[in-house]
Amino acid sequence: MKKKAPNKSKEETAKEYSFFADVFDVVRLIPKGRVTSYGAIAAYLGTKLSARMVGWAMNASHNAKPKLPAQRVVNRNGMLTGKHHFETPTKMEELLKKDGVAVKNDKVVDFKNIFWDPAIELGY
DNA sequence: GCATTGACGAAGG
DNA sequence: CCCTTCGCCAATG
Repeated sequence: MKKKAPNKSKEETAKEYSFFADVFDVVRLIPKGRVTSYGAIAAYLGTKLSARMVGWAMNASHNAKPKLPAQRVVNRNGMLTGKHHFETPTKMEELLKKDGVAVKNDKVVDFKNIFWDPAIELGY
């Protein structure tokens, strides 16, 4: 595997690429009824200085199968900033409500109460 | 190869 | 207290 694998379509089956794989794994570990933030995941991965990269990774989540519960990942305000990236802008809220998470005005109700920090829950 | 953007976050005015 | 700016890192144009 150290060789250069002459793969023409490198991104065809690119399921692994450090950051994305890690982010996907953490997101999938988010318990139902809980939510986390990009910064929390970033911090857990050690890239807390770049919470944006987590968001970028989520963008690749469209290639992930099955689709990860990205609805459980919101910004540090608890706001559903990524709802516009879903199949439908309302899908995120619906999914969250199905998880038992109340959403009000595009924000997670009692966000800090149901906040799930991987660095803590997983035992940093 | 440089400039812009992006699902964030914290700090400064 | 609200809004603006900077920082971070990677991908895309």
